[in-house]
Amino acid sequence: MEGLPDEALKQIAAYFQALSEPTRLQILNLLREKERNVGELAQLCGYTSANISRHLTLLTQHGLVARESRGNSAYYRIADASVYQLCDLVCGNIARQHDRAVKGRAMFVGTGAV
Amino acid sequence: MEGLPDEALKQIAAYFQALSEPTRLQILNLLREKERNVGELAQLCGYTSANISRHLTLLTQHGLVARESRGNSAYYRIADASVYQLCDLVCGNIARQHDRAVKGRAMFVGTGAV
DNA sequence: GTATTATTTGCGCAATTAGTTAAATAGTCA
DNA sequence: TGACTATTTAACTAATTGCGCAAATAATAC
Repeated sequence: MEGLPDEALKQIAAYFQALSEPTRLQILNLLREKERNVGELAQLCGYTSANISRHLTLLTQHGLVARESRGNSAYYRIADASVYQLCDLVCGNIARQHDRAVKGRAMFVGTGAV
Repeated sequence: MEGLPDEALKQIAAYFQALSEPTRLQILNLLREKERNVGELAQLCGYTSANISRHLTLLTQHGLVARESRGNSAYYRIADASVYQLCDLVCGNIARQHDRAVKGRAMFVGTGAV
């Protein structure tokens, strides 16, 4: 990621943006177990099928999930398992961030400053 | 990332969102080389200092960069180098995605379908 | 103190986005 | 064919966001 041109930055940003929405992460999380159709995902997420369908379209466009039409349903499955690696990394970063925050506040405990 | 609660998904999404903006990625890219102050970053990015300052605040809140006040300037540096790992992973995924797209289209080359 | 420079913040605007409902499309079955 | 179900798309709303301008804040120098 040294001297990346504008266009590359845009694409990377767009990829991150696909992952920047709790509902989409929930979908990816549910698909971790097994493939599911739109209706199932909608019910599990607690949103309308229309909404979930659009999220799935976006995830498909970024190559994160794959669509397979079977009967009159559309089944989606994970297409790029490395998403979970990304999430693991992020979880680690968030955890470290929390640790730092806690340790930072610990310095003031009992001083009346907090 | 198995049975993540809603709150965790929100935090992960927020972290990805911090990385979902080309200008912020450009900032991180520039800070890869060395620390810089707000004015420098603003000039290099081609935006106002106000705008860059806000991006830096957000990046700081997520623990991605660290701020150090020196003189009457504010110097920022990378606080969590694992961002670059994330970006490398994403770059790989995008590249694979492109490969697939190219190979997919290749099937139709010369058929008049494309 | 004032002047100067750097950064941050308040405000408004334009563009984007997640969500809804309703209509359009696609597939199955009688 | 028509009825039924599942998915996608259109249209709309409310909320968010990136940006610039201008004012406020902070730090240095005189």
